[in-house]
Amino acid sequence: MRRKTQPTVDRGQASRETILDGAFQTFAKNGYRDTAMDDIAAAAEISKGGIYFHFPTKESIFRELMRTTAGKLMAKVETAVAAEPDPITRAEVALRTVLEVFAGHRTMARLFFEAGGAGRAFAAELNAMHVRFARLIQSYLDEAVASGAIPAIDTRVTSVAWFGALDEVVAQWLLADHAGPLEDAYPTLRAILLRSVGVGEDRIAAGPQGKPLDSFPEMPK
Amino acid sequence: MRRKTQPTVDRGQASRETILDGAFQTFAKNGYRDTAMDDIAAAAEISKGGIYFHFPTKESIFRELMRTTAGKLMAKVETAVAAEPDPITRAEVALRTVLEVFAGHRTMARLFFEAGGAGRAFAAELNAMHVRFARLIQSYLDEAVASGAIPAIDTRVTSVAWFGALDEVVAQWLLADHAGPLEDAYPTLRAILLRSVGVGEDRIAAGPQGKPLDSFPEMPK
DNA sequence: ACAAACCGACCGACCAGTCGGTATGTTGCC
DNA sequence: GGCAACATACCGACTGGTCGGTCGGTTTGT
Repeated sequence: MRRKTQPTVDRGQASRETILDGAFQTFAKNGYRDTAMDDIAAAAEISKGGIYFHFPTKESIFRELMRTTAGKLMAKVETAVAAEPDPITRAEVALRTVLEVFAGHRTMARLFFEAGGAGRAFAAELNAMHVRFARLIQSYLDEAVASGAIPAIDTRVTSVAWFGALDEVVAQWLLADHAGPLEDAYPTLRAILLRSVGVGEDRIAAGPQGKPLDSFPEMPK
Repeated sequence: MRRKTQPTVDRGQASRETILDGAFQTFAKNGYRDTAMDDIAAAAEISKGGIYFHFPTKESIFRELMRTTAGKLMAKVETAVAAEPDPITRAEVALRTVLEVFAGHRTMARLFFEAGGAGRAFAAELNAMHVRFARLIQSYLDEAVASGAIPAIDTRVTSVAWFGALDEVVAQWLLADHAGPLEDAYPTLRAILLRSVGVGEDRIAAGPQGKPLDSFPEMPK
């Protein structure tokens, strides 16, 4: 019977999340530097002091946001990919998943791209995320090479280039307000990326593999 | 005999350039937000007031720097490319030129990549540069398609992807301090980019075309 | 004498983070 | 049940520092 902790079932934890939510919105909308703690406080409907009860610094909030958000995305990709045995299909699915998640969550995409505006300290942080994704891509490419599905290439540089291509396409889409659906870019992007690693034209012409992918679910909890 | 202007042969113009130089160094080293006007003043060995005699705002300095620097780069690329008749070779040369210029001018590269850290107002500016380069690439691709050298593809998306790939490779190189020469990435990058638009394996295996390119000249005046 | 160029102390806005406080539980004890 | 004692959660005025930009002035060149 003696439960010392968890009195009101984490009232604190709840508002911690509220703060994170507010910060997410505000950072995504205005970028790191142009977001004042007071803005976050307003968005989260709490006082500045309240925020500092839960987080030591502005930076810590941002970092946590980046970390968890990137984690969710990676998890989503890995889940989607897990079902596919064929390495090339895996790469395709990974690509499409990222595209779709960004397309459905402009806000999230913005958070990642505004992150550059966070100054010196975050360049490394942001970069770490890029590297993380690039490595994920690299792992699929390495599999493909190992299985003989594609010829041996420098997967290190190639994965970086793939990521860059994807990243830039998303960035352009974000900046363009007219903006048709991001998915429109998928067929082209898929084709050139696959071609770039030596996948045969017949396979490319066959169209995307993998199950049709639920058209647009929320982010996983 | 009557020369009204140019008394001391543009003393003003000279220090204007000195300021630009100092600003360039400082911005490149610390990014926009982390550069104070006093820093620029110190770097240019002039007073803050002196700067404000030549420029209305901090932003204006940065903008001018971006514009002229991008212009120089573009000009360099176009010069290098002008001599080549074959559209694919042109694309190759353009790619190599950019890589080489960045490799030889880390500072300049930093300026472009730190630009993101300049906040909302510059996102558009920076993006405009990206678009400018992407269009340059697109023009080469369009030529190649028109000449039948490569199959018809969506050159819009492709050029964006190419630029993104290039951009990311440079960015990774910038962030990595170990850093072997950037040019090491060229063969791989060249191969995957050419492959991505359907250039034949034989042509790719034949190695880079175009004259050997002066190994490393200064930026044009 | 006049203007262009330059100086640097100063102003005002902004903002991350602090701190003394209040309110709302929660627990142990009679 | 009631009541001190303590902890958690939250508040918002305030501080300390930074930094873009200003302004009254001095120097330099013609």
